[in-house]
Amino acid sequence: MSEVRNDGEAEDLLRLDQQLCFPIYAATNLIQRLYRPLLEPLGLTYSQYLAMLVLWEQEPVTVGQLQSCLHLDVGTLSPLLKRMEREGLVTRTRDANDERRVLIGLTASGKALREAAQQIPLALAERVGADPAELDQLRGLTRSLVGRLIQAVPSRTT
Amino acid sequence: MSEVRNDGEAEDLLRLDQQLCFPIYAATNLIQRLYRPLLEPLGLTYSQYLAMLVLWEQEPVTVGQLQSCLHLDVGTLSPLLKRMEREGLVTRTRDANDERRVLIGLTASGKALREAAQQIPLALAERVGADPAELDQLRGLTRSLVGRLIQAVPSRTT
DNA sequence: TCATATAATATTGCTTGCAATTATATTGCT
DNA sequence: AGCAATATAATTGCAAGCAATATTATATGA
Repeated sequence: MSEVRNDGEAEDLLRLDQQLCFPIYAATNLIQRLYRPLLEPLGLTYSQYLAMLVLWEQEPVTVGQLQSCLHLDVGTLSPLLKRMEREGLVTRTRDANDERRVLIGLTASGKALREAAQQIPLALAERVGADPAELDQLRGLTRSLVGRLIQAVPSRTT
Repeated sequence: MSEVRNDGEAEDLLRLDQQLCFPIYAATNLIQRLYRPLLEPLGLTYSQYLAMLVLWEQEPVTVGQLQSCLHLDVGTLSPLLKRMEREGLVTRTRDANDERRVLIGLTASGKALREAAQQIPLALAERVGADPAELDQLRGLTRSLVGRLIQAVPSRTT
């Protein structure tokens, strides 16, 4: 019973409900579906909303800073920011001190949108209707996982 | 101090690090980046891997069953399954008893791929390198969130 | 029966998301 | 100064992911 039949446990590791990753994956998709009707009136997609959260805190910001804040690839952010510029939410200007950088700033309507967004977090929390303490715990654990993942994922700055 | 200045707390709710959703979103993206090099030799994407996990447990399965297992839209699964058929991993056949249904089964190479996949879960766990107990707790909390989200997201069967 | 409603899947059009590559600007080194 | 190395962002090509719509098959009801 050495090589032939020692995979009894290993097989279980391939069960969907044993996966570490699947509930996280499903949660993200479902969360985005839940956000969509709330964000649609503001003319935002979910990832655009996340970018706005960063910009409402600090502005202007380089594309690279957004990248490291949101852990997104530049190939995702570049076209996303172009769409947001087209929608009149942000401005994209080359940094005069370093022409490699592109500074992302908010337009007047981009800033104004913050007011309309105020109600989003509570509206969502209400829809989910979970125990706040449990959600806090979940948030903490997920953040520590994200920290580990950042270490584990090879940075593409090679 | 009624209407004008009562948004001191509400503003904090728009901070990125206050979000319930952002770490989950970031974790999913990072996890998929971590899976990619492990799945690429098997010719699978991450979502295809999840579909295979289902099929390795039960087979054949209708598109609708896959939908409810993975919480994915049919507009996502339909083309995904077509690509998997093109790659020779699955078969798509109309159910003779109900011609509306499409049964997804495994080909010989689809079944065989399971052997190569055996090492994936442990390889990933090793790369993440987190406390197993913490991950178990995280998994439990995320699953209960997913349960709530399924209730909260309006089903599109209207 | 046969017309209408419902169910299951597919298609279209759009936005992510990423790897690989490209383009341009700055830094560093000699 | 001049050239290679590095940094920053954009582009290309492909696979998701979903809302809205279309298509085909079954169920339902007068």
